[in-house]
Amino acid sequence: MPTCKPIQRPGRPRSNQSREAILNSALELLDQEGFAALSIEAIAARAGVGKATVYRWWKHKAEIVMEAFLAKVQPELDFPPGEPFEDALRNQLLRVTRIFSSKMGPVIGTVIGAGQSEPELLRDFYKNWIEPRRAQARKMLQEAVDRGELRDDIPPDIILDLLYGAMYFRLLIRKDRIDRAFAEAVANVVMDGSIRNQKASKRSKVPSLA
Amino acid sequence: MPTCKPIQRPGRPRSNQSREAILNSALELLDQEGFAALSIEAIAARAGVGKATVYRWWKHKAEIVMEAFLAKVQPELDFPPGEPFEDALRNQLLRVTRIFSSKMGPVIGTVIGAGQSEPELLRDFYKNWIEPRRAQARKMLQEAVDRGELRDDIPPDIILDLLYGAMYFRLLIRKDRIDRAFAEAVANVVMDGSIRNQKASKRSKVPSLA
Amino acid sequence: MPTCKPIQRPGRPRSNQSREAILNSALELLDQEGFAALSIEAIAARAGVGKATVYRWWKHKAEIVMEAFLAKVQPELDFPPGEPFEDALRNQLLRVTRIFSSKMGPVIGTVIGAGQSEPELLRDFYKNWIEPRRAQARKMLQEAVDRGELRDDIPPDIILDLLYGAMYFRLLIRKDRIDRAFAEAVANVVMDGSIRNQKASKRSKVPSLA
Amino acid sequence: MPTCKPIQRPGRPRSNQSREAILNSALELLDQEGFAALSIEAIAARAGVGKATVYRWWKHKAEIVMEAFLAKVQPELDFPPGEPFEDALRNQLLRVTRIFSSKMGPVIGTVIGAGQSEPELLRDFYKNWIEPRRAQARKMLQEAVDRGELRDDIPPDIILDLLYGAMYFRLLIRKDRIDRAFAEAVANVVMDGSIRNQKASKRSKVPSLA
DNA sequence: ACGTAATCGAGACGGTACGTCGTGTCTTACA
DNA sequence: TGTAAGACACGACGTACCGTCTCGATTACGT
Repeated sequence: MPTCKPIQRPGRPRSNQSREAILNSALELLDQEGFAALSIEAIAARAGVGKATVYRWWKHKAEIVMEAFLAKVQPELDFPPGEPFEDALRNQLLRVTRIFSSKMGPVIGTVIGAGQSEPELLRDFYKNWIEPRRAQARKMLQEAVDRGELRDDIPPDIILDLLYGAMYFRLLIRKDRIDRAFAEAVANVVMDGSIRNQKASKRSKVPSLA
Repeated sequence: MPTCKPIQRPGRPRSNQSREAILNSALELLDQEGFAALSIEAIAARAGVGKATVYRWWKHKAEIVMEAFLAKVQPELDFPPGEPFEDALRNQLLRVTRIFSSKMGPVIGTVIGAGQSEPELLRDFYKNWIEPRRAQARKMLQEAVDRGELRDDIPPDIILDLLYGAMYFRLLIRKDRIDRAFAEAVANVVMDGSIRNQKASKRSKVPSLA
Repeated sequence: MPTCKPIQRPGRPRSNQSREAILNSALELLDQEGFAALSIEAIAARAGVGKATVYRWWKHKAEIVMEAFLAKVQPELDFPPGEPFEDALRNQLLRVTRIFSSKMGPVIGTVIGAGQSEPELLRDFYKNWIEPRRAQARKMLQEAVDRGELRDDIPPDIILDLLYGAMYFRLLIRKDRIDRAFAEAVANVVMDGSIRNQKASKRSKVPSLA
Repeated sequence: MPTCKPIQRPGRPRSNQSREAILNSALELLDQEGFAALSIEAIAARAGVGKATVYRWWKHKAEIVMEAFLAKVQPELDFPPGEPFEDALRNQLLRVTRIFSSKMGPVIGTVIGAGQSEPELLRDFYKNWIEPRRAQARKMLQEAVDRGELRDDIPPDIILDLLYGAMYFRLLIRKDRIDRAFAEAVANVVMDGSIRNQKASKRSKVPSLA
């Protein structure tokens, strides 16, 4: 019978209150000042915590931001099971639309922006935020190809790059509206370009765009 | 009849030699050390220039990088005239492919990344780098719609968001290969999803993808 | 018959208007900001003059200040002739009292203060401001010694160091009131300590001090 | 019963080693280069210390110089007790003579010079360096007045302004020798001008001056 | 009247030091 | 042992002046 997980090591245990204070002040400072003006000094001060405590548990400020960000958005992550793949993708795109146009949108921009000069941050972001759902979607698309519903000369990854690429392009570069109409138009074009039997496309459902 | 633009303002004129030295050292340091480790102090030192000279003409290090970048790639900017729109877009996509996979790729990432916390910079980047060609492409697409060659329920801007979005998604977020095969697959899906008479698509030209 | 002094050299002659503008702005900035915050840049700007014009005619900012200061106070310089030496000294001391307690007092402090780290400035100040009257006073004292009115074991310079030293001590270090009462008390002590026949002292004229 | 002064404040205590290194390099650079060419940057570099550490504890370079100066000369500060007031003053004047003509003389000039544009610095200098001994001397003089040994129409402060004024005048303005002969001549004149019964003066002890 | 020549304003230039801020490390006392 | 406080060496920041330089414009003089 093994001793249970939290083996009490000698000395004072880690203060969970400090951990949460740090994550919260990181997020607050992030959307108040942006990533550039985000300093470990300021995080520690606002959290009422010694700098050493921050450095003991996180290597970079990017790690803190990542942990804080994921704690906020993790719940909405998964595809609900059982939908036909096209509906699943369209619905997922709409969920992303909602997040991008919420106040988390700029935070995502900030993190990706910072990630351009800190590879480790970007990798973490990709691994923890993008890849999990992408893996599910990739699997669904592959199954559709296998069932003969999708063209077999287009790798699923390219479909996904198109769908999400358009969204991120608007979020990061064009800084333009990301709404239901946009998501549906994107889905229409990609689906029509990908589906084997073009008549199967649900394009007709969205007759007009604003 | 002399052009009157270069009306000589009073005082010593700007040294073009310094300007070029600064842009060059910025680019050199950028791909040696990365954007994070790029300091204005170092740029000035390497260029053999006073810091004040840098600050006199540029607000941020990102502005320097952008100007250096544009000076390098500006020439390849335009669509050659006279091609059918589909060829023109495909070729343009290939030209972008070449730039993104060159050592200018990370530079673009850097500028967009910095632009996430400096709206003015991003706006300049968009205006000077993206919009000019996008305007040409938009016009071509609109003409194709008018001629009845493209679906009229998809605004040209969405086509372009799809095409370029996929490219930038790979450049900025997935950090994945951006090559001819990728560009062609992207073009195939989008064209097939956009062209009115599907038989017109040139998809058959690229029968297989790695 | 020699050509007179201002041999007109070829080229544009020096602008006297600029010269005066520079001296004036130097003095103004001096008592507004003090010597430390006095920059050639600011002098030139306030005078509406190019920096090069300043550098062409003066080596240091101290030179400018000196020229400007002397132009202001030069007139009050001399001992009036014909007074008995004791009256002459006492009156001169009162004249200095008046200058020290005017708004020129702090300017003098400023110049001497700056002179502590710029020997050339102090030397100019001494030569142009202090020494001329001191020479007259020294001569008067020596004549009094020769006439047997003053002790012959005290060099005149020491008398003068005592008289003026006390004044400058208050001006520079104690920052205390410098008024008629102070000047007279100083004169009394020094005269009584210096005069051969002590009964000759005019001490009794000033029976009480505030 | 422990003294309670050094109540240990939280955080790392101030490094006395850094403090001393800074004071030493300040003094060294001061007499190598002079006050004008003395930069905080250089002090920090020579002391092997971060600039921030200097700025944390001192406002101006003059403050550093003053603290260094006081640390050097503090020990010689006090009047030895039990001497007759005239001897005490004469001996004290000789001690000052020695300091003024040492390499500390210019340092004093430096601090007073800087103090002309920074009142706070001058006040500190006065309070810490001049006033303590002056208070002792003032008391002695007042007692001599009360005993009827000194004239009662001359406030002690004026005696002291004369004695020290002459010394500082030579130090700051005339930049002339400050030696035993000068000090004794000064003392003679002032004593003879101040003592009630003139025969009590020790003037005769110094019959001739160079 | 017309070149020659020095001075003028303006202001950019390569530099140096400024005083501030944030980094990541350290040294305390306390919990 | 973990924590808050905070001092430390370091290095870049962005600013202010330094003294020098190049401009075009101005103003005299000697042709």
